[in-house]
Amino acid sequence: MRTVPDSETPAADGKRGPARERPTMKEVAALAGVSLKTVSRVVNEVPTVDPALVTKVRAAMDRLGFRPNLAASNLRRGDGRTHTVGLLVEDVGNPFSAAVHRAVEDFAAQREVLVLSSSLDEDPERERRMVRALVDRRVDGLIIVPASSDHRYLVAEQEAGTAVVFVDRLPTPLVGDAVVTDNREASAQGVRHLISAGHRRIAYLGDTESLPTARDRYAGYRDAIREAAARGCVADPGLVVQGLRTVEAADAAVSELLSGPDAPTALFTSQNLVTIGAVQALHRTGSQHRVAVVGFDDIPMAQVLDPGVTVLAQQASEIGRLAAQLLFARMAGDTAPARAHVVPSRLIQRGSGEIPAA
Amino acid sequence: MRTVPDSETPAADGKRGPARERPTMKEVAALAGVSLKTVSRVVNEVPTVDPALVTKVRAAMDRLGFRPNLAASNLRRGDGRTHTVGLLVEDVGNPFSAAVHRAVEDFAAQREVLVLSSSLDEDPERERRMVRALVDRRVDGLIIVPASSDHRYLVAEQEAGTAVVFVDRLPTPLVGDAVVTDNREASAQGVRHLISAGHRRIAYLGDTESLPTARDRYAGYRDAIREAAARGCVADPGLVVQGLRTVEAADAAVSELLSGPDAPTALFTSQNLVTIGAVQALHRTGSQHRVAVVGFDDIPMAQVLDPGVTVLAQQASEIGRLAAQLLFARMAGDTAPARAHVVPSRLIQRGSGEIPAA
DNA sequence: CTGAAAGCGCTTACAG
DNA sequence: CTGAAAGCGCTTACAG
Repeated sequence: MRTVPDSETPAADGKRGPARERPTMKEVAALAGVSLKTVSRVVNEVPTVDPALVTKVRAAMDRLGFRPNLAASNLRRGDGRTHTVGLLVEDVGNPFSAAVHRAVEDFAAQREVLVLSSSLDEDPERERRMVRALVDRRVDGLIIVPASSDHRYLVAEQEAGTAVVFVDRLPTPLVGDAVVTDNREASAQGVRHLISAGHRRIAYLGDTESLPTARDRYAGYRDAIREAAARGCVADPGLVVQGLRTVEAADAAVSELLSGPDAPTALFTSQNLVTIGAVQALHRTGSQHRVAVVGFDDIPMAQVLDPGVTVLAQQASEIGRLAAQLLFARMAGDTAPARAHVVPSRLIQRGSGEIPAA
Repeated sequence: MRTVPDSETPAADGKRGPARERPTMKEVAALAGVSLKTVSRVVNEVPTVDPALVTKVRAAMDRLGFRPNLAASNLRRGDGRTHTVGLLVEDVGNPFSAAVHRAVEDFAAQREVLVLSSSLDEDPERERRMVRALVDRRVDGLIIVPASSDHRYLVAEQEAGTAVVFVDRLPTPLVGDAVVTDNREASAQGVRHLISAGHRRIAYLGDTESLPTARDRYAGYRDAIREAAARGCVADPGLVVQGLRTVEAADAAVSELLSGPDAPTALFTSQNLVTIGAVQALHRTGSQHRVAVVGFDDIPMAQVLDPGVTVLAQQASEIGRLAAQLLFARMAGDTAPARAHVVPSRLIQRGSGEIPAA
């Protein structure tokens, strides 16, 4: 009995240090006593392999803990699909992005495709860098919530075979399919809802005007106010506050509006942080049962608050699902002209939007 | 002048149909009039290349829209890093998972590493399938919120060089580093907080007992109650309701508890859906200013509600950041024994937990 | 039904 | 400073 290791079995033991490398098909083949090609057939479940060999190969794979290297197989394989798609959102941590992400993942997972995601934080430069990082990994397709305002750089990627679908905002120019919310129409609907409850002095509390979605929502507000001019609706610039990006800013803006001389009797808020800030201000000043609110974007706990908060809820899951569906259709060869798809928001009445004008 | 295309420049034009393939280094080399190897040097920014050649190669790359194939370079490259890590969470759409995800992404992005994520929905079988899918893509490391209860199958992956870190729950056995919340200690702290406000009949409303985290939180509740037995704290089984998984179930359980004979004066709720349901029941029955609540997990709008909801907030971002830090240390060669790291939760007093006993 | 050769897009190791 | 050869782990195309 020898106590010193010898070198009769060169590849059998951890010669290269503690972490032994991943076994290759070649090693599996050697252990099973077949050719590399037969192992490849077993891995790819080619049905014409002798069952006895299949058993031997399977045993060798299990013994070595073999896992095929997908990247290596794709290199020579005809279609070259990585079975991975990229998803660029504003922030994987925020509820809208997270809901879109989950819907995309569900659609992809059913097709054995994984999702490589990244947050852009509204940074156009980061959008370009991440697209490049994803292309270098050869994702089969790309879903992007745009942060930049010029998407011509993506045309080359599409021509090279990477499908691209945009979400939440239209690309400029329209270089690919897009799935967006009905920002303008839904906002108008929300404001009309307040008008029909008798309100005539309706404030608009909105996000930065530089965001296209914010502009569309403001346009919808003005549409509804203008329509009701004959019924006495006031287009008072003093009722419009934009550039609100935080709960605190919205809270302060509402407090100031309500303490002023010609205070509004109703508020239309353009996104969820603004809605939360507005609701907070109303509760703090005890005016939550007197001043009506309709918000764009659903907010958590909206039905637990008293009154419940009436909102236009974007259908984030449906947006994500549709985007994924369009992407996979493109990946499968669909070459129809690019178009924008609008997913309607839903008005959810919970109380705050149904408070009548005093 | 010829009007019919000829074949003098074989690779110059779209011969293979509408979608032209991605250019390779070979094609760039041909266009630039240098060898493949020189293009490789330029791509990898090797400093010793003649500046004139660099310029020519760069021009050829831009003209063809060349993008290196990361998978192909990794194949021969020594370290074989894909610069991609896998993240398996309960549901990318839920707030805890999303916050962990964002923290992991931030840590990874600084190191030019992307995140491939997937939701497990508490399905052990899905955990195994997704680990396999990620290993097949040769991720450099793996962060897992376990859904299964036996993690020995991961030892082979670790030996093959894939770093693994667990989050939120300990692996069984402890086959890798783990980052968990102080479930038991924080729960005890929350219940002690209610006891110090004078409460003696404190209900426990909890999730399914089969979840280890739920068990730990219940243990913390019992610890605190037992400690205060001398001060008259009651360990009444009638005050304990477990198996609550939805807002509705928690709401119903609280309604029933409050309408019973020996109703509690305070509630300890073990996770956010249960807390939301409890708060909803209290508001509906008008007892929100009378019955105290402390919840485990922060809930949205907690400071907007009246009273604000006192909670033990898990530090999801810190958990994600630490998990990523540990993972990258392992990927860099750290071979210290695996250990569990506990991230403390923070007690946030907002009003509901400070209501004194009647 | 099985296997030896060539090749995918790139890097390493080695000459010049 | 530059390039021709061999090789990464696998598949394709072709013989047997």
